[in-house]
Amino acid sequence: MTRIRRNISPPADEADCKFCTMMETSEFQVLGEEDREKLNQVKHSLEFNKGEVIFHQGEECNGMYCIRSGTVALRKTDENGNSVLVSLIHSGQTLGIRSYFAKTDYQASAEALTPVTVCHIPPRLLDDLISRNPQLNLQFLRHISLDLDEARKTILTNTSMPVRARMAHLLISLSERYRISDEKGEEDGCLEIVLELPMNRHDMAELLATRPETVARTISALSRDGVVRFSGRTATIPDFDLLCSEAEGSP
Amino acid sequence: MTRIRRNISPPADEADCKFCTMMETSEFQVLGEEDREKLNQVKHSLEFNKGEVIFHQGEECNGMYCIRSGTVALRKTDENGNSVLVSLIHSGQTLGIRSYFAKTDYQASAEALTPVTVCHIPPRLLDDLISRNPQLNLQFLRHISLDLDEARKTILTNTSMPVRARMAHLLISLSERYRISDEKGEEDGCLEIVLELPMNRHDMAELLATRPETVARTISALSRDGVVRFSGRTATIPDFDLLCSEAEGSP
DNA sequence: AGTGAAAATTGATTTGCATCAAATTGAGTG
DNA sequence: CACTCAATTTGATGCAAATCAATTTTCACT
Repeated sequence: MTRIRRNISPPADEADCKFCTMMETSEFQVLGEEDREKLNQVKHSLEFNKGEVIFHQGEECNGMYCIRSGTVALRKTDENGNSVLVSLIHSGQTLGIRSYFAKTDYQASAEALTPVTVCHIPPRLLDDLISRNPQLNLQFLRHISLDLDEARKTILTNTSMPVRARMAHLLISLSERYRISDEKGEEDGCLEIVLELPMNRHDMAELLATRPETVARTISALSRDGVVRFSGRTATIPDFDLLCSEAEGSP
Repeated sequence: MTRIRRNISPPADEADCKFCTMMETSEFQVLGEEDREKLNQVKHSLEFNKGEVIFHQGEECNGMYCIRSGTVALRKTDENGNSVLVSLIHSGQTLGIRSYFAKTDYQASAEALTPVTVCHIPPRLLDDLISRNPQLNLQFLRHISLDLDEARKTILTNTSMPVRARMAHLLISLSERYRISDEKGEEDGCLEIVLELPMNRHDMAELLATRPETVARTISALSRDGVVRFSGRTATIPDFDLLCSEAEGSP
């Protein structure tokens, strides 16, 4: 195991790629025995507390990060200080791909929304792995292509749907991953879904391309209409179909 | 030469990759002699009139298109009929990359804004070229990464800058490629720049994520303030620096 | 040149959201 | 437990842009 740059390293066996469940979901699933071992040797394991920044917009790209656990927000800021959350990135996903392949500085900051464990993969190692595994490139191409589609969808929905519908859309997209209610009873479609949102109102605003006040008002309106009940970061969806109909926008 | 699917094929030598200037600017610049010849054999050359659609959103991806001449708009539409222009694509650039690598249907329509000549490259050939040229993948990765960055920039500017600043930004970005005034006299910074815009007001609205009426009003305002004079699709920029300061948004 | 239809502009009005400001809740700390 | 500061909510108001509506301009085609 290499030395870590900051914070506490997890126990050696947890940081071993051989036992890492992410190895089967990330782009690196296509690597063979030998390259997995190489990855395991060279990578660094890092931990970040909630609110800490994994990399800053404007910094030179220094490789990729594979998220072992936690949720990361990609935040893009302009010269005037305006910012938006362009993407949420979850465990098993990879961070910093775009900058690595575009050969540009990071064009957004990556901030831990929850405690996060990542493996850092330096550019030299990536060059090496890629040169020997054409499959790996196809994985990355697919990943970035899907990201691009998501970004373009966001452009469209931000301009064509009101905040309320975008909020509904967001809740739907978070509903599997951040669900805290048990899943049994789902089949009868009646049990309410309870979510623990991974972010505060300010970040929700940046994700919906609006302001915290508008987020609060939208939450009030959805509560009043019985679509979603909020209590802090806990959201309760009594009728998922109703929420889905909200996401359609104006009929 | 293979048979074309529609419209008139250009003379054989124009459609020959050996004489195609795009061969040096597109992703395919990394191909060797042999693969260039293969590309030349298999590709189809197609022409489209202004307004014709090269591929439709929702159709199955059938390869890529390399634009030999003309300008193409990528238009994304939702279920309610709202649409935005997510990107302009110019000669020498490639179209349909995202869908090919994501292995999804086209998520936007490609429409010729001007008369367009493209070469169609079927998926089978791409698979083949890619498998033999790892360099090609890196080219595509770079291209998509830059597209992704552009899309995310658009998300930010659409929400943080007013229409007037976004319009200024658009004019700046079109100012080299669609300039019709001669370039001499540029060094003294005084000669006015004249552009021939490649689209109508409706498409400008879709590109700026606003409405045609707002585009017209913004144009009036910019004319009134002496920043840009418009006459149909011809835009005259008397002071480029002034236009740039408009693109900053609110001081 | 004349005609009709589409595109562009202008005007009047509405509205969703931002902004500014104040009150309330909530979480962390001595 | 009270205290403090930040996060959230609520309230009041303003504004940029959407919408609805009416001309005017442009341009394709006889």
